[in-house]
Amino acid sequence: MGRGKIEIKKIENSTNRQVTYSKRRAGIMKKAKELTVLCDAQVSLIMFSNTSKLSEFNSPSITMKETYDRYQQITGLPLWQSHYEAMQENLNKLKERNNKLRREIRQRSGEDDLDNLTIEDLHSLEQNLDTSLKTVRDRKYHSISTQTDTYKKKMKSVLRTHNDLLHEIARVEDLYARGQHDEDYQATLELANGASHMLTFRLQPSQPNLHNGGYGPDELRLAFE
Amino acid sequence: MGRGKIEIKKIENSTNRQVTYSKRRAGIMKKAKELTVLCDAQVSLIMFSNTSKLSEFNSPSITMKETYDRYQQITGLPLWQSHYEAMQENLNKLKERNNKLRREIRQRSGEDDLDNLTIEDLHSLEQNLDTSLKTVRDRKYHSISTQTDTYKKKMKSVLRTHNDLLHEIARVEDLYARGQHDEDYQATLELANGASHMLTFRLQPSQPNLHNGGYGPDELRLAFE
DNA sequence: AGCTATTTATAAGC
DNA sequence: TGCTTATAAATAGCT
Repeated sequence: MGRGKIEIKKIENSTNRQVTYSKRRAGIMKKAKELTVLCDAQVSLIMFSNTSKLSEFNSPSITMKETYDRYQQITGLPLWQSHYEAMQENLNKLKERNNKLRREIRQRSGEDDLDNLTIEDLHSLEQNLDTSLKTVRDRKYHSISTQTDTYKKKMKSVLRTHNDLLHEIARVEDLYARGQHDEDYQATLELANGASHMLTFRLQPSQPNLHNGGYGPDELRLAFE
Repeated sequence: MGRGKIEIKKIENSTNRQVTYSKRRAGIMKKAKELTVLCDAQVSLIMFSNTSKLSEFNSPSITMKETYDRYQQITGLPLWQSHYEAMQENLNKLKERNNKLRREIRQRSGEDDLDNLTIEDLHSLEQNLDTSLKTVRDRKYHSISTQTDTYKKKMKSVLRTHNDLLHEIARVEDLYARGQHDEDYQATLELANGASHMLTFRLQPSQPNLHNGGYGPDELRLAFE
């Protein structure tokens, strides 16, 4: 149909080929539309030009995916289904693994029914739990001990500072008693008196031991049970 | 193009519509082929008739899926991608959950690093493990006790049967000693003698206690540790 | 499914 | 690309 008949084989002239593609593409699109309307059919037409340009026609009210799904349903062919199924399989494996893990935890917690375990299984589980318990207990004691040490050191430091302060105050009071009324000493004394009262009040329960410079470990133990 | 011009709207006459579909389907297929050859293009054409009959054309050396993938690549549209992504997300969630479960097991087993647990956590874990250990231990004892009982009962039954047999043999031997030579008794005697030897040999280690009808529990205890 | 009058599509040219 | 036109192709209506 045209000024001359053409042979159906690749058009070698690139420009000519491009022109023919445009014209025939429009033609086939029109045909697709007409088929859709006239015969109440569903048509999906995808074209990639020589230069990878995409053109498509889809019958109204149907998406690409629906067409492909329908295609798969009718032909039974996989298309993308293989991907999908592989993932599904993966998912199921993970779920199963997950359930096993949960079950193991329940068993280790004694929450799960233990009836289906043999005596050997129970024995092994028991020893396993026993070992774990020891590990955790050791770890706990170690942690408590570490923390207690930290508190001891802090306490020691505070007490040392306090002792130093008391000595300083005693020294200043001594100077005052000897009648030295230098202004600087006076100021220091007032400050020291204030601090002395405050510290005395705050640390009263520990005072009996304050001057012997030592303290028993019992007084500093931090208990957790 | 035809004897008369037609309006592009659904053909109401069903037969007519079917005929037109066939003719035009052939036409559009031909056009698709021509486009493929003339312009070196890739064409994918899917048609579902009014009656859901599938027809398709694909340019040579390209599959449905390739067209589909290429379509997605160019348009960037999701199509089945949404499914895919939802599954992927699900998969990742499961993996994460899985890892948490494994970690919990490791912690319960003392295999995992316990340094990042607070003393409170350790304490709670310890009590939890202690309870679990008690549960499992109880269960083990219960299981052992049940199984031991079963063996005891079986043993009792075997011993009772054995005793009965010995008595029967003794009775038959007694009859024989009194000189009663009835043929039936003779046969029974031979059988009994054979059995007697066999049983005596088999159960020899237990014989000393066989006639006192009792047995200490020590002899039947089945130990597992 | 064939036929054919007629409509449509389009090759070539601008 | 777009328009024009001569001509090839497609096909509607009929059998």
